[in-house]
Amino acid sequence: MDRQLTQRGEERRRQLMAYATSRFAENGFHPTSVAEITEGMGVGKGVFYWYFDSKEALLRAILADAQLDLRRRQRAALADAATPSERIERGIRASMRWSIDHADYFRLFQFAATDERFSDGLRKGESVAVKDAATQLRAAMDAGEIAPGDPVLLSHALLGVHTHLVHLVHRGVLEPTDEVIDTAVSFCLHGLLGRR
Amino acid sequence: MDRQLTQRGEERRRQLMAYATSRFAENGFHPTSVAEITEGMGVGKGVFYWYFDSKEALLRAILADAQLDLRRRQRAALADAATPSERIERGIRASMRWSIDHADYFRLFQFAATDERFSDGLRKGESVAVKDAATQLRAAMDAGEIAPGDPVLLSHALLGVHTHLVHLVHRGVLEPTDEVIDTAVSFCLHGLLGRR
DNA sequence: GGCCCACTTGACCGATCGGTCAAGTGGGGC
DNA sequence: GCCCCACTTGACCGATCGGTCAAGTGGGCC
Repeated sequence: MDRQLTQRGEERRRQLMAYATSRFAENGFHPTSVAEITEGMGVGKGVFYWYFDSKEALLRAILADAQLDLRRRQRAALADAATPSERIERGIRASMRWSIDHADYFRLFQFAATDERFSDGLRKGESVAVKDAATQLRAAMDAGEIAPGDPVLLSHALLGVHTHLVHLVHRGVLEPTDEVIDTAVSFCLHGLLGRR
Repeated sequence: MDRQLTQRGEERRRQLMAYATSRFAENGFHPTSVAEITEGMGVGKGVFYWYFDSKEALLRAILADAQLDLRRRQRAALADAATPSERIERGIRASMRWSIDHADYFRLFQFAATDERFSDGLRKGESVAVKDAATQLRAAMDAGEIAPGDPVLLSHALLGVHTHLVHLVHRGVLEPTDEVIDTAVSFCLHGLLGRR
């Protein structure tokens, strides 16, 4: 769907994505109908299909946007870090903060990971982030900052800690304080440190 | 739905749950229709509603069964462990092995966690397991085996590593070898060990 | 052999789904 | 002032959904 959009059109497209994001996050993707989205916005159903090929295409667009935003934040966080292990720590902190700040996007990621129709799209973004992290881990190993091991596997371990703790924050089990992030960072860094 | 079931009835019920488990795991819960299940089994639709109140009730029953099985395995693993940290290690290993062996159940857990209609049921089981783990962590802290910290938060960190790595095994990113489990255990134990 | 009831069948129900489309509407450029 | 085309409307489509139910069927117990 490559349409010539006016400024007003772009705005409408953004509105649709924003509203759909909140509905999908709250109700789930499958249980939320296109009619529910358009009626909730007070527009005709045709508006939806003017901007998106399908409900599936809409979610894909939302996920792509979210991934782009997350990646931006991650890259910015690494900008002025000196050592590899400092980069690792900043990466963890930035990712957790972003995920805590963007509960709706986070929930959509979680859902998308369970559905083959969408998970492939996530994989690419995830694997890029993991490769980046693995590069930092390798550098840290070479510098003797952390114990040797499979960098990719360990990157995923970091991701696992990040994902699960953020999930708890959104469930209200944990308060969204820096203490959670600090604990995660400490746990991860010591986990990487290994025996010495 | 509390029906008087004959042996044949119990068997049919088990068949339904087994077949539905594989369909839900492969296609997703919402996209899999009741008709798809009954037709796939070659039985009339009424059979389904003889044994279950609704599609939702079926998934709930499946999840409850799976949780019971997991918990059994976890408890068995802790039986002959001497120290708290040994119990922690065995708990992690048992959970990971079970999750790797039961890909379908694991996928359903992942989905259920994203849907409010089912996640509440999971919470209870999860919180019991986490409380148990936290108790072990507290004991290990008191025994000076690991660094002090919030036991519940740290239990969840362990759970996060477990979940994410198992997920990768099921995605085919990692081989289901002991190396994955060994790395997870090592990462977690050193993460708990902390500075000293 | 006959009866009971656990079990099975599949047509049927109203609701709702994702998606289409012919008929407008209205704002910006000329 | 008019025209073009981006945008909007909402009735409508066929398909499919979860769930119901009256009518059987057949195995086990007396």
